[in-house]
Amino acid sequence: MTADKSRQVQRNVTLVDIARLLDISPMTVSRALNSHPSVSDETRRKVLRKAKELNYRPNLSARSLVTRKSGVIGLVVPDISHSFYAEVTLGIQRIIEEKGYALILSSSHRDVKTEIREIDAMMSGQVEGLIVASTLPEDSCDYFANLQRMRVPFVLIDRYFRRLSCSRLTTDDFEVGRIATEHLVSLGHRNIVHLCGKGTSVGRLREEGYRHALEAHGLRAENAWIVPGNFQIEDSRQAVRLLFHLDTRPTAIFGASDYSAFGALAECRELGLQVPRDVSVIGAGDIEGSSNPCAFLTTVRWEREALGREAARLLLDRIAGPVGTRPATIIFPPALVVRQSTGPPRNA
Amino acid sequence: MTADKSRQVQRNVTLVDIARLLDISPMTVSRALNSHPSVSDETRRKVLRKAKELNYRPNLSARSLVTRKSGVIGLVVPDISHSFYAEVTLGIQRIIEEKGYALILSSSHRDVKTEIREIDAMMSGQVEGLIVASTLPEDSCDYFANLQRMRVPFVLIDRYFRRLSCSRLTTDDFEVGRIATEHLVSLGHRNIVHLCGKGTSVGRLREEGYRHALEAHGLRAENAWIVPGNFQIEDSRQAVRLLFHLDTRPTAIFGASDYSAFGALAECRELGLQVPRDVSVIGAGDIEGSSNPCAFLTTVRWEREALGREAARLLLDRIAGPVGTRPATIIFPPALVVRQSTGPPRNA
DNA sequence: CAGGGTGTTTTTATCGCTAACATAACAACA
DNA sequence: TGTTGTTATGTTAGCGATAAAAACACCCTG
Repeated sequence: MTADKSRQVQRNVTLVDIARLLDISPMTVSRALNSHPSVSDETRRKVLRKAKELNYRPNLSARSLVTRKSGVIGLVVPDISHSFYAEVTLGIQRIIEEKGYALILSSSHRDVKTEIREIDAMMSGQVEGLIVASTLPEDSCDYFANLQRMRVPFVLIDRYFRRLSCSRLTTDDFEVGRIATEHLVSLGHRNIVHLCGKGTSVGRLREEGYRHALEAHGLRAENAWIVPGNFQIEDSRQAVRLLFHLDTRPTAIFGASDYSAFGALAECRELGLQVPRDVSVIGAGDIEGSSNPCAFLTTVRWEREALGREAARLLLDRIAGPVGTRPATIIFPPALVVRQSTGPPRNA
Repeated sequence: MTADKSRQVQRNVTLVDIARLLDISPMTVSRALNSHPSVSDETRRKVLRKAKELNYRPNLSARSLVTRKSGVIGLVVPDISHSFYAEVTLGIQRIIEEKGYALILSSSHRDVKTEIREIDAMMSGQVEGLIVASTLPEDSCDYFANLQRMRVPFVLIDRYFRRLSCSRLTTDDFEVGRIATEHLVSLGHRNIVHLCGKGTSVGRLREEGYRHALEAHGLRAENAWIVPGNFQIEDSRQAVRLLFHLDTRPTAIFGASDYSAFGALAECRELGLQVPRDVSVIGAGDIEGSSNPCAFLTTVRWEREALGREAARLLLDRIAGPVGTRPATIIFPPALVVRQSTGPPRNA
């Protein structure tokens, strides 16, 4: 049948096609396209022209099969719709696109199994390195210890594991907690609630910072006033609702994240409490919702895009450099941002 | 040298390793791992056990080289740190991870060249399909027409090209403009400024909706009151600053996006104007900064995560299905969200 | 003109996996 | 008994690129 030819399946242009048309070897074409030095200018020109003419695109699967470099790095975050991670992601992209890398993104939805599944999937020869904001509980770092043993370059961001020595980029979460609490204390507050977050280093350290600030001022950190907010609006709302049924009412609330603070604000409004007249509220993170011109949440902030950029730089160094490089720790210092949700307590 | 063996480079476990150890053919191993029906239960068990024992991970580059399926889809957005795109991204991820696909993400930073470069990079056999929120000007759709000719499955989100027939998911931007303006008119406003955005279908249609709503009430759309805000806080701020030097001052402002509205709010505060007493402000998009419990921006909103989910579904259908499928258009209807930034004009 | 660079090109041999076809073993049936 | 079908496995031949080594130019030099 003469129709066979027209019926054949769509096939992409390959090196070999170019080689055949120019009557040279595929290897020469490969060299020309990769700007290898030992190709004559004339040949290179011919190849480039033909490649453009045919709209040639290299097959990256084939390339990475032999070079063992995929040109892809992986990023795993708990939730890309969280503006903190979205901004970090932007920072990462800025750097890696400069170096010609691509980014595979995955959200774990704060689920441990999903996180491990996604990382595993990425590891199947697909990524050269990983940036992870892990959801794993702080004491179960075996998984990452294993990655380390397998010589997979990775860096942790936002949170880390106490028992694991690896590269990480975070803020100083102890300081975050301390600064926020210090601010409230310095305004005159004595009864300060903390909406804490369990599981990760972030929550633990912010709580420690909170305790430290209180004790530094001779105040006791009451366990009853450290309640779980889980970094979420809804959980924090509920926690606050219960709190205001107590006899001694708090005059200030420190949310482990801005979302916790939002939950507190929402519940205060519900309870008819005015902020900051009746209750002061402070968060941490300065997410988009807090930083826009009409917001009024006092909070603690630190660099996000820069964190992403540095994470990418660090990872790329690790990928390029020798395997045994010592882990690096980069800390982004937090700073207080005073807005309208905090003020002196009523009786002060 | 007997040390040769220990010095050899780290090599991953392959199918062949498993095959050799079990003394069966690599093909059988491949079949067992891919749950192909014609493999005996016993063999399958042995293979799976050994694979687990050796911590085998398939090399996806090799697989996709032969199957011509990468299991990756690409997403290009103007800016991942914009919460609209971040939420859409989350929706996309939800669906594609269900189907075992991975997501390559890229931000064009609103730069046309970057966008084309990134799409081109993704096309190198790396992605099976694309979801794009394009930055290209509305009348230059040749690039996508070309993609279409090359049979690359793609869907457009958020914006589209008038002269290009392809699958797209957007809100009804004409309605967005109409609803917002209608709200202001119905409150009694007559002098309504529009902070417009040029270039894309989004800006054009919202402006048309604005004009339509005015004319429907016998009001004229003054060109002097349609000023460029470029969807950005800063640009909008400047535009508003100039406006309030005019003799006839506007009593309301419709920002083509929430960011425009934030710019307006910021400048109003600067000028000592109270919102909504002196000026009403309405935005569009209901981004995180507007929707948090302490925000007060009246705006127009539509589904974002759902948009992402549907975009992913549509794309996956296209990838799986026959090539010639007709383009689909999915519209997410906008709805008014009244908060505290709008009210009747002073003299009303 | 043999011998030795230098620069360019070709040859050969994978990378790890799977589609497509071939084969073997055994049961079912006329 | 020979034919056919079924099930489980093996063999062959790439996918599209590149690394490594071999081959071929050419020019220079003694």
